[in-house]
Amino acid sequence: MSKTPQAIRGTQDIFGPDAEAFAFVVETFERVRKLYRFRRVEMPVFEKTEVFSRAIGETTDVVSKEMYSFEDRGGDSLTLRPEFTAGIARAYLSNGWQQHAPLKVATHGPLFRYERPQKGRYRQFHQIDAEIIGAAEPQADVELLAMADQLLKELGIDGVTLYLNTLGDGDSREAWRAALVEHFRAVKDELSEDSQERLEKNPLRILDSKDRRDQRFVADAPKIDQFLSGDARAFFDAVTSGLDAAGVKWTRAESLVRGLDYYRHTAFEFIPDEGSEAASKLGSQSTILGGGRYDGLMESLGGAPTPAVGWAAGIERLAMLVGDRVEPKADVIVVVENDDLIDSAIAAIARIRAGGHPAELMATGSPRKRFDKAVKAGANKIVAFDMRDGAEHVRIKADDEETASLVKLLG
RNA sequence: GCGAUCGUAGCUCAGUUGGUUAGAGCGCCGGUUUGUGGUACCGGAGGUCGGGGGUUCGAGACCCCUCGAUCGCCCCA
Repeated sequence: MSKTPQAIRGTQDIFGPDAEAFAFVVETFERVRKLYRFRRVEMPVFEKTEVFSRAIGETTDVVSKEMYSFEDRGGDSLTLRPEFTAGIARAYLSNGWQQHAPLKVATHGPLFRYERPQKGRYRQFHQIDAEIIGAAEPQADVELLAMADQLLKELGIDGVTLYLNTLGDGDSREAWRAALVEHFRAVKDELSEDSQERLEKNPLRILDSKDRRDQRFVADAPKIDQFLSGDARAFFDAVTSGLDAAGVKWTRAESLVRGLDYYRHTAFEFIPDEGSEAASKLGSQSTILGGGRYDGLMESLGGAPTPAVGWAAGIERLAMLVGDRVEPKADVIVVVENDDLIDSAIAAIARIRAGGHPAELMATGSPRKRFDKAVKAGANKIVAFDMRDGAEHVRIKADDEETASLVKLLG
C-alpha cells in the first residue's frame, strides 16, 4: 500500500499546457457568449435525484447506471449533476425566470458520470453550455447554432461538420418511434444483442449502431420525414434556411438521434470529419458539441409547457483539439545575483508588477547561475541586482526603448 | 458493464532464455569555467521497478489478485 492517496479514477489534475488549453476554451466561450448576449448563470453541482431522473428519463443509461447518487445526512437522495440542462430547467421553474423569457443563459463547470474512463471521457469532466428557454421560434435554434459554429471557429478548430436532424414534434416522434419498433421487431433475431435490447429501451439508437448486422436493416428503416407534421416540417425548413443565411454549414443526418428522452425537433452534433487530424486526436469520442430542442422537458418537472433549445460541449475534448497552449513567459525577470540586495530586488519587482508587467523573482539556487536561468526562461527583459566596486549595481538587459521604460518604472 | 494492451527516476526510455549493488539521456540541485550571458566540465539527489500475494536457491522479468492508464464495444460532451 502506497502512503499517498491516489486520485479518484476518471478524475484529472490538469496542469501546464493542458491547463492553458482548458482556460483558452473557457475564455473563448465567455467572449463568444457575450457576443450573442447570453447571460451568465452559476448552478449547484448537485440536485435532488428526481431532477435528473424525471427530466432525463429513467430508462436512459445516464440515469439508470451512470449517476453519482447518495443519501445526505437528512435522508434526501441527491445526485452530482450529470448534465446542465435539467438543473437549469429546475432553476427556471423554481425561480420564476419565466419573467425573463425568452431567456438566454450560459454556464460552464464540472459534471459527473460513472463511466469507464477513456481518452476524452472522464468521470469528472467539464462542459460549456448554452440554453435558450421560452423561445418557440426556429430562430432560437439558428442563433444557438451560429454561436456554436463561431465558437469552434474562434477556437481554431476545423475539420468538423455540423450534423443536423429533426425528431419532429411529440406526435411525429412517437409515430416514428412506433414504426421503427415495428420495423426492427420483424427482424429482431437477426439484430445484434445490443440492438435487441435497444428495441425495448431506446429504438432510435439502433439507427446509429456500428454493428454490421444492424446496418443492413437500418438502410430501409422508416424515415422521420414520413412522419413529420406540416408544422414540424416547416419548423425544420426555417432552421435550415436560417443557418444558410447565417453562413453556417450543415449536413443532414437522418439517423442522428439524441440519447436523452427530452429532445424534440432539432437535434445536432458537431463531429470531426473522418480521417481528419481532429478525429485522430479524439479517439472514439467523436461528438465535441451536441444538443437540440427540448420542448417537453419543463412539463416533466411539473412546469408549464415551455419551448427551449440548448447545447453543451466537452471542454476537455475541445482542449484536445486546440492543442498545447504554451504558458506565457514572464515579461520581466528580476535576478538577485547577490543575496544582500534581496530587499532592493523585492522593492523593484513590486513596482514592476504594480506597473502591470507579469514579473518573476529569481533569487534561489546558486547566485552565479541565476542570470543564466533567467535567460533560459525566455524573458526578454531582465533586471539584475549585483554588487560592483562595493556598491549596488543594476543591470538591465532589454532593448533601448524597454530599458528606458523600465528605468522610469524603477525610479 | 464487456473485451484487449500496458504500468521501471520528475519526463522519454533501456534492462539478454529469471542471476551481483536496477541504468542512460533530458530535467533538477551543487561546484568550477565563462562574464552583457541560453557555454563546457565535474559531482550530487531522486526508484520499496503501480500495490499485494505466489512460484523459485534467486523475480523488474513468470503466475494470480488488485489499482490505474490506453484502445475497442456500450454510452455520451
